[in-house]
Amino acid sequence: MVRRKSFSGDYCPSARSLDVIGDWWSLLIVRDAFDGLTRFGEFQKSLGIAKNILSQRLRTLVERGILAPVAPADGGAHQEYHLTDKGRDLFPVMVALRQWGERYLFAPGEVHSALIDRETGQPIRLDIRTQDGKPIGPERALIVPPPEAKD
Amino acid sequence: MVRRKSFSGDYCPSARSLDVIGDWWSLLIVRDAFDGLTRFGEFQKSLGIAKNILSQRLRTLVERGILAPVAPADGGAHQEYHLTDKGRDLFPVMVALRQWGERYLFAPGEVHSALIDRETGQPIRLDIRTQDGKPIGPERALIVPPPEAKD
DNA sequence: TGACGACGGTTGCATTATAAAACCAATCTG
DNA sequence: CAGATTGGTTTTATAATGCAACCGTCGTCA
Repeated sequence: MVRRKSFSGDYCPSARSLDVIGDWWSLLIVRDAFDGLTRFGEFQKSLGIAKNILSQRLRTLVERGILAPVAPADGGAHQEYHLTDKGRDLFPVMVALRQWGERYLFAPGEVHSALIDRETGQPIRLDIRTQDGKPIGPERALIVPPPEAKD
Repeated sequence: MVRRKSFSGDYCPSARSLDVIGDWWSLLIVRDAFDGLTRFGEFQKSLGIAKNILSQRLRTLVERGILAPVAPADGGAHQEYHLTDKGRDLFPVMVALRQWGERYLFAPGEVHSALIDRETGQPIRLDIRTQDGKPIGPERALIVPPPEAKD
């Protein structure tokens, strides 16, 4: 592949985000972390990912501040990987992906896991609003480049 | 790579979504499509993507119903690629990625493009709520597997 | 009308990322 | 203390990516 292209210098925040978490596995690992998994073996079993790839991904996720290596509470010798605040803030991305997938990638009546509020049991949704709380659709959105640069 | 792993049979909607749009370029192309780009050459220039890869990505995005090939309004001979409804519904994913990137991937004071409501000029945000509209954080979210299956 | 360039790709080739499997040291378990 | 489990690292293969060269079809302009 002669070096994968990087967008770390791009002025579009979406592009930079994809640069950081846009590869095949990272978001799946993050999803499992949201689901409470913390250990190497747990991720490996859940995802069926090759161990070398998992090892490398965990390393870069730690480097990038999305996961943090912590010692287990029970004093064990193994390593645990926990979401940082930065990682936890990926939650809306996960929800958005999930919502889209639920809508378009499942046959009618096909079962899938669901996301609910653990206190009220209600389904969780996410929507787009202007700063003052008015919901809007994509057609009203406009990307404006920064003053002195191309997006 | 001996065949990239697929999650099309997974019961987690996020996993299926990533299976469909989780590769390096697809979401970038979709982002550009949101930005109004429609032609092969426009995508190519904007992304700096290799032409063979772009060609292949456009094809799979069309196959998957995210883009649709349409004849240009001016009667020209070239092909245009427009977002379908399915593609347009990826908007929340884009906004989520953007919001995260703005927060974590830019130095303080560094300029970036912004997303605004084209009618009021207000910045656009997205947030997570229960079905009855109460905003909540990730800590209250719970993934529940479908009745008869493992997630 | 005919040469020329732009557009929209496709084809080969070099290189890298990924997957599978084997291997290994350190723990944990019985 | 023996054996299994955990958490990885090599090694080796194959597929995905990027680059550059090539090609047919239009539009254009002399």
